[in-house]
Amino acid sequence: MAKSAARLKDIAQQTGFSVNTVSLALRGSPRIPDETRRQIVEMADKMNYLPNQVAKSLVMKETRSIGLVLTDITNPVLTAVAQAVELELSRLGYITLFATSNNQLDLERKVIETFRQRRADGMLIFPCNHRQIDHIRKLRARNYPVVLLVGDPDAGVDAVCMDERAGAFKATTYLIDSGHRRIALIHSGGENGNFEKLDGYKMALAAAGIPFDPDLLVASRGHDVRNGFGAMETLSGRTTGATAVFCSNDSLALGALRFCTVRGISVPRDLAIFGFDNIEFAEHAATALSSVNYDIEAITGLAIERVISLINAKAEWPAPRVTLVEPDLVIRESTAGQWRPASRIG
Amino acid sequence: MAKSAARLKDIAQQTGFSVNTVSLALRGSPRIPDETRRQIVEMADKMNYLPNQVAKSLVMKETRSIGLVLTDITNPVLTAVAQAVELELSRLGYITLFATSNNQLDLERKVIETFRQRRADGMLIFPCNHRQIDHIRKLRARNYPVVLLVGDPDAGVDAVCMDERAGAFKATTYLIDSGHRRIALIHSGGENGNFEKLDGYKMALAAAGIPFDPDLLVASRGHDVRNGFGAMETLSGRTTGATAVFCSNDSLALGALRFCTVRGISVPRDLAIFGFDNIEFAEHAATALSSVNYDIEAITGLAIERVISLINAKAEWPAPRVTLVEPDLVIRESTAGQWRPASRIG
DNA sequence: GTGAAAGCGCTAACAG
DNA sequence: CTGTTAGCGCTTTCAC
Repeated sequence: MAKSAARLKDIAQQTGFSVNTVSLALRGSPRIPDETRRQIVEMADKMNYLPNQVAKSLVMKETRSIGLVLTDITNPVLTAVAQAVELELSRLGYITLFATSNNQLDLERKVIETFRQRRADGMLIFPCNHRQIDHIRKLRARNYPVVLLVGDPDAGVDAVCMDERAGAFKATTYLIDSGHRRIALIHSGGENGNFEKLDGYKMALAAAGIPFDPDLLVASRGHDVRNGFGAMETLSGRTTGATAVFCSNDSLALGALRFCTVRGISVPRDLAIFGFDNIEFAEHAATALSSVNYDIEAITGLAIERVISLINAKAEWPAPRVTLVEPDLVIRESTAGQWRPASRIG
Repeated sequence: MAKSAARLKDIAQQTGFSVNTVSLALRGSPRIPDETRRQIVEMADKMNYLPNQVAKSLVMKETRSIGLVLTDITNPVLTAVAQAVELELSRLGYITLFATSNNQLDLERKVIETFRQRRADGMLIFPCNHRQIDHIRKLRARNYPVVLLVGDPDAGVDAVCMDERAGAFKATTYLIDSGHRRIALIHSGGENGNFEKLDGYKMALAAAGIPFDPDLLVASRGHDVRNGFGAMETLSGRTTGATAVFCSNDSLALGALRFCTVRGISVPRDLAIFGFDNIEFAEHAATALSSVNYDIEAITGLAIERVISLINAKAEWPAPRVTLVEPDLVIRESTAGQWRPASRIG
């Protein structure tokens, strides 16, 4: 720890005032006359005084810190979320505590506990499993301010998130409207109980009277570029007649795109590709990727607003509220044009 | 803040022991007999006791938290660093405090101050300007454990970082050895005084007896894909006869690659492209990108080791030590083969 | 074996 | 206007 930690007491001794007066002066209390304050501030500067937030937190019973629990910060969306959250919270005078659960429920539990020990004033959480959130529900029950960044409307916990079901529905419907009938879905997250995108996909098919074909569904274990490539290999081995593929995130879509490049499949002529999240590289891919836009600013902004309002709520603890932000589609080259039958894949 | 924050005192009252005994029992002191401990632990569980780290930090004079100051977390390398640091620190029982300076010196100063107020036990810092680190040097002078993640050997502050100069030298030399004589450099960071890569590039040219041509240097303001595209536009307007382009990071290289795709310039046939950092998308780009590998695990591992050894150093405060990790090249399609004169660009 | 008392650095209530 | 006192929840002597 640092060497010369000047304390209020030291300033008090040097200036001859009491600790209390020094404290008030430094915090700009109107009760302290200007001349007194001047002396004190001057001495504080000279002694390089920095208030001890730890001591302050102990007495104030607030740390002005908020925990952010991510599943995996290398996911570009989560990275951007982390950035946006940190930026906005620091603007509001909060520090951000980060942790990643690495998609493991027990780790998620552990980091939440760590944050509680450190008395984070509240938490923003991407639960690794959308269905298993009892431990989070319990936090809420103890009046701990917590806001989920994914979640379904009847989770019983506050949440602000993208309406993934609606996004998947929109994207699939767009492909259908473009003339596609055989639309594959490369889906990751199923093993974690995250079925929103799959649901949206099925709903869109149903709405268009297209039967759901399990052969068109590839469940990917991971969600990075490599997995997308692998999923396309799987798919192309199945003779499905797919003319379009909808990927549950952009990294998968980029992997699918790369597969097409390698195999000489022309996108979008032979195969249309639709991504999800609209990460930066989606726009700048070899073939610019159509994607479902994740409005990070909007979502993080609302989530922060909510968690802070919970922190400031005294007695009147409000009922849980789930805010779904409906995403827009971003259409680019990878799905350009109307579909003309000439499938190359499967 | 949470409702029912059970304290040692509460457990003491319920069990009839003193606060002290409870504290010792919960921390597994051998001075407490098993039966006593059993009772206390049981009650603690029942009351859902969670130790208050804030109070503990105040008396222990250590917070078991380490600050990580990044310039910009959306930079994929920094994201990966953040991930690696958080993972390793949590393994060691530390929490990671994040902040981004957004490449602004005054913001950097501010976040460092914030971390000090919060009594972070130490800090890892990517300074936004490699040359202006007086404020950091001052920290060190006050025996504050701080390790830079970039920096030159004579900064007077501990540092663990990639040897960017050596990396740039290697990459440029590789291009020269492949037959290139007109090698452009798309360089970002110059305005922040970060000249290591430029230096390495020049050294390699000099070593091969190739004169440095300022026309081949494009200074990019930003470092994302868009800037790489723009830099290529600039370059192609200059009639330089470049046959290869070395980019100071992979996003720029990806932008350059996209420019080539759009303009029908074949990579590597018409133009070789070399990136820097070896981010995930470099490998999976339309044309897989050659790059200078940033060994994140190694660098963050050593940096953490160093900062923790500084934290644990009592009286014998060691002299600053700078560790340069020499990077390897990763050669992929974008620089494949020997150069055959047929420039298309400029 | 266990408890009482002091103190970490700060804020807040209350005197004067 | 300023100082005194108490206390935040914990650890650490030091008695008993």
